[in-house]
Amino acid sequence: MYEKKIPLLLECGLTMTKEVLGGKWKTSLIYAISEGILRPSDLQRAIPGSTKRVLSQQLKELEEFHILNKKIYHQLPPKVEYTLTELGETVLPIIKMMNQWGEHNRIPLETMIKSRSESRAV
Amino acid sequence: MYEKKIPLLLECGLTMTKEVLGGKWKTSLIYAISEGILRPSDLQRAIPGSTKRVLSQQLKELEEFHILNKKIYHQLPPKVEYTLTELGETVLPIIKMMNQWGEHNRIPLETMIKSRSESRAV
DNA sequence: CGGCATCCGCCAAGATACTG
DNA sequence: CAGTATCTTGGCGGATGCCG
Repeated sequence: MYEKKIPLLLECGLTMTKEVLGGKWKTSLIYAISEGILRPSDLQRAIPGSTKRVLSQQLKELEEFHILNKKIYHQLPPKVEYTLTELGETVLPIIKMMNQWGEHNRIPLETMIKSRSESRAV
Repeated sequence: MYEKKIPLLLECGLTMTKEVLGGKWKTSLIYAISEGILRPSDLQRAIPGSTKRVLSQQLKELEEFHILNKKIYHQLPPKVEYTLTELGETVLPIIKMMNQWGEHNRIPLETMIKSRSESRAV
């Protein structure tokens, strides 16, 4: 057994996870769906600042990653519901942790983010 | 107390965390530093595909968020070491989870990512 | 309502080169 | 070795409109 001097190649797992959760609203979508908001239109309402197109697109991507199931009700008006797959359930802990961490450090973080954007504004 | 009908406003925590871990290499940087790779040049070697400029910039941002401490040795050639702050230690669990999740699901994910990029190539 | 096509602006990140 | 300035680029996401 050699001692790894530098390589580490930590990339693998981290990079793939970021690939899956990378989009702007992906984590919010997963979280919202886990909370029972299943329909695209409701999701858009629940995620202020998001647009239909991007949400739709990211839902599609999450479906391709088998994070989400898509159930189509063939009726008029059409109705669609997304639910977490088993794989999707396994990412939830990560997202909840991210949310908790953000909540928990809200005050200091807000201040830092604010001062950063101000200094950039100059 | 009103029942929230739709809002949820889950944004807060999640959004801030993504703000902090958002850059392309931020999570890798934090992870590598937690593993004892502290110097910029070593970090760049440890993270294949990264460039000096972006790494440097993201280290700076993480420092501004008080995720990292920067220690400068005034000598020639110059030497700099980054270490995790207490706040930085608290994000580590998230990153480790992301890494583990990615590792654990490597096989299926790789296949999906591959097929996705192929279909896009058309 | 849900999905997709199109067009476009912007910004994060690549490439390169220079200072201390 | 570490950091920054400059220029360029690619692709993500915003806006809008149409169709089933």
